[in-house]
Amino acid sequence: MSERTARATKTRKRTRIQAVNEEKILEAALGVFARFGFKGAAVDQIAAAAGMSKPNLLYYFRSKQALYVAVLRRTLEMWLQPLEDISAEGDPEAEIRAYIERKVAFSRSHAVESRLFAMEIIQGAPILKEVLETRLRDLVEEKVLVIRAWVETGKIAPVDPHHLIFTLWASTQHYADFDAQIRALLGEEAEAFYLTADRSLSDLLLKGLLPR
Amino acid sequence: MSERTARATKTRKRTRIQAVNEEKILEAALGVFARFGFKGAAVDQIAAAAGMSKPNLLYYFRSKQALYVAVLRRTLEMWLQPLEDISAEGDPEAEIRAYIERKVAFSRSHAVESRLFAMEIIQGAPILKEVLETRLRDLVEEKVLVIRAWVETGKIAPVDPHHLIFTLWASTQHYADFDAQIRALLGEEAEAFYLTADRSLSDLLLKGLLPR
DNA sequence: TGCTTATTTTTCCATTTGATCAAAAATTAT
DNA sequence: ATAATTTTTGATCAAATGGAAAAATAAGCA
Repeated sequence: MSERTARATKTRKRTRIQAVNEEKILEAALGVFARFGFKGAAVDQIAAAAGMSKPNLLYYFRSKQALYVAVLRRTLEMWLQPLEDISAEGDPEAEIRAYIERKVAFSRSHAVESRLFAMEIIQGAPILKEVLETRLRDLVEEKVLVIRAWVETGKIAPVDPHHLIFTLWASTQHYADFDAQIRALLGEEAEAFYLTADRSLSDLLLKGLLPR
Repeated sequence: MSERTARATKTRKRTRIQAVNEEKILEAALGVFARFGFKGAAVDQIAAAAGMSKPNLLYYFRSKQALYVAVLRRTLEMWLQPLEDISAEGDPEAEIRAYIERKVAFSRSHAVESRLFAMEIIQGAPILKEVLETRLRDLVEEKVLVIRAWVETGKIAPVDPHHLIFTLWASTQHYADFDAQIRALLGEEAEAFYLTADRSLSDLLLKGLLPR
């Protein structure tokens, strides 16, 4: 986050133009990488989407890979946020409902980021692997303890915490990653459908399918 | 499925060599497309993985796109199977447990196919869109009716059928698509974890998180 | 066996790709 | 305004890419 990505490494201050252009590039790169993956994305294409020439883009980011890493790093931060916000103190039902709401909202407002993240993982997480094994791992272990405590105090049914976390990730993320499929199936109704997603999902996961 | 993909379109019989080579190519292409997406995959790379030269591969499949379509078509068939097998007559709990079991098993035994499918959808389903809008749509509507009937007869809790189907897809598919993430988090324990996945997931979705 | 068809390899080509560089243009500082 | 610096561009390159043509080889069958 701190090291200069542009060639202007030696100089101290970040120009306003730098900030604006880097932002435009990152935004454009996000879309292109999410749609075509790392190998499939062309620097030229990203530059065009950012409204500048290819050499100019490479003036701000040394290489295609450097750009990809920068985009991913940002995305990961956003992706982690909802999980970090789960609190051990709160009421389990409320915490889980709130988590699902945050995650579904994220899938809607940052669908492209979500898809980029998914794409990176599907490809074997070549870049993110290290962060997943350290930072995410620690975070998950922390929340596993929270869930385990909920189980042991009888506040929620006896579930494997890892399975629960993965199911939460999967079901919320799905709305972003498989958007094309959902739209193909629902057509016009897709929008209305999304509005009820978090509520439906919360109810399903909390109350289960079997009648009570 | 019926039209010859190789140049030998006019002739009738399929040579033994043809069958063997097409199979090798499709298998190799599956892996490469799943890892790099359509644009990111190189024909040369696929040919090498299939143990033959690029021109020879292009002798069997006219173009990169024709190959991609052939691989996807196959994959879709496999992907659809578990859903087709859901029966309206059976006991809902048993049907859903069986479905989850089939889908998780598929995610394990055909993880690469699952990832290819996910990759295609994330990219906006350029090739599959049409099939999704027709064949898959019909199939889903059919199963929606089944689920709705279960709800109306009080056999399962009142859930939105579409949400249920998507949640089932998401949570089962996750084990294939996000395998890299699961392994990064669980390390050695991943294998053991997978063995309990279908059971854990079934219990969670059927019984819910709240204690009964 | 010879003849036909199927398969494979060699060679080639036009584009596209990621990347570099010097010079020009624009901006900022003095 | 002038000088220093930052930003942008146009030209260019080597490598990789999808694909075509042609030539050589191997099967299959009468």
